Amino acid sequence: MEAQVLKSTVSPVLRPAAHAGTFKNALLNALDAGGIARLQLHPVKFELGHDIEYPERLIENLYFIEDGMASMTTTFQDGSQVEVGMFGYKSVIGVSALMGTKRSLNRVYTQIAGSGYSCPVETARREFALGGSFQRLALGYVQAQLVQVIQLAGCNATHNFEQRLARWLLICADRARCDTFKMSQDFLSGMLGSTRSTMSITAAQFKQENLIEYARGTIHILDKKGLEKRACECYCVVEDYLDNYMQYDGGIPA
Amino acid sequence: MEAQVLKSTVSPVLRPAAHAGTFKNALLNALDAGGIARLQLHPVKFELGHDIEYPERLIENLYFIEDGMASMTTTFQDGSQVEVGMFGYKSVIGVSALMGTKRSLNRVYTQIAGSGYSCPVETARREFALGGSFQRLALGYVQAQLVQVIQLAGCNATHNFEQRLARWLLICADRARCDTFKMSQDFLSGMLGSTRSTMSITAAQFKQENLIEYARGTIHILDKKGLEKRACECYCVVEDYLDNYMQYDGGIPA
DNA sequence: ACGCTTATGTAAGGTAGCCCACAGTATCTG
DNA sequence: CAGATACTGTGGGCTACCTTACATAAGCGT
Repeated sequence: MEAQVLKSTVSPVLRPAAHAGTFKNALLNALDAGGIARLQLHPVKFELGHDIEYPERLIENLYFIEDGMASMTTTFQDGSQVEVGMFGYKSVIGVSALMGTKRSLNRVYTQIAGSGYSCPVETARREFALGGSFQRLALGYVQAQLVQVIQLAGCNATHNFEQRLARWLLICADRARCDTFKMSQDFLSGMLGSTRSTMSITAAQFKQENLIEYARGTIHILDKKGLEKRACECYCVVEDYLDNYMQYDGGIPA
Repeated sequence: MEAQVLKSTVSPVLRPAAHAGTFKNALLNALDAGGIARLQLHPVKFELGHDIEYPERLIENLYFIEDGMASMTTTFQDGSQVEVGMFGYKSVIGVSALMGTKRSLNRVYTQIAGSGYSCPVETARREFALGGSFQRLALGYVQAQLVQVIQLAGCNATHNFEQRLARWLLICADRARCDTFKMSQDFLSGMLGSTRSTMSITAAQFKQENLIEYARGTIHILDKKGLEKRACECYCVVEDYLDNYMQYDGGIPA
């Protein structure tokens, strides 16, 4: 079965390749077989740089990432963009459509190419309305997204560039289950709301301490433990929540 | 009918004073009479400084503010707190309990004393499960909260202290429908992730331009239009969304 | 009235990070 | 292979902001 490439306009209805319990996406994996069947999942590829959501554009599908990573950004009036969220195999993109929003407010686009599944918004709405495990999982993920952005808002107000860069690298590696990614310093500094010259200096420090290595648009993480020491606590807070929120019947540990 | 003071432990079941369509709280006001009746609303007073939610503590009630303002903060390991959200008469506090979370992750506490209604979590969960207008309103508000925090995360990464202070003052005035509030410079600078000395200088500038006046822990806004010019766009983005999200069947304008 | 606490003004010194500019080099393109 | 483009290093000047410290004054309790 061919995976649908996101950029194509044709979208024949295909059955998902995997069955309940065999998905790489954590949410799909936690869903029962009936829910999987009803969602009409559809394999997709996420190509580097592709816009999954775009401001003002209708949200037509939910996306479940299996491999790769996507960023959500806010665009300011002067055109600058700052990252406000990261999606990976523990995420579902487009849940705001389930909260009554029709058009996206932020840009979401592929940072690390990969693949996953799509699901038509209307199908997802119907499944959500059933009030079963899909609703529970979707709401749990919304809460997880909220926790992440809240922590990020505090982090951006408080922590310095070095801490935030280390945090970003670690979260990116976790989301994409991958220690190497194509990403120029220029680009990444912008995501963090900073500048290339600041980035260059900090990256050089990390490189000199063998925490990372990089060359012409490719970053490779060498020492996660070392980076954790340089990162702010926000990394642990976010990752701990994401790792655990599904294990406790949708709540955090008692 | 006596309003229940939040700090009391006794909470006799009382009927709300107002009926559907007569509430000052925007969400309650949008709810149908049946929903209002089923929610078992209970008048409460919010006393200055009172903790409405606290990290790790069970969320027992949802709160609908009618007057006053509450802040949500993140607490870092070093004990410092930064504001990550503001609640007022267009808000409901505790929706994360509807998303499957049992215990609060952040502190939410009264910044400007006021009053409102409480609703037991289990009652709210039952009403939510009905899938009617309460569910629609609650989900819409979750989305609104997400929009706000997302904007804040970007704002904190990009905009300078002066812009953010002006934004904060304007949003506070909107949330509380009130241009005067008790709040020391020291305290407010901390909320914004900055320091008192920075705050003192910026506040003096605003004062000199007759945008605000203040004395010993009381701030008074004199010129909103003037402050808007000093604030970043984040103020408008957030307020526009809050003002409009309920008018379009839960979605943003088509 | 007296001291205590709290709120604010102010100032010096230090630093992180911004802006700008230029240089070197790797990759890509025709 | 020549030129164009993209990625990174580096340096200088500048500013916002932090840290610390001290001074003043208003409110508060006794």
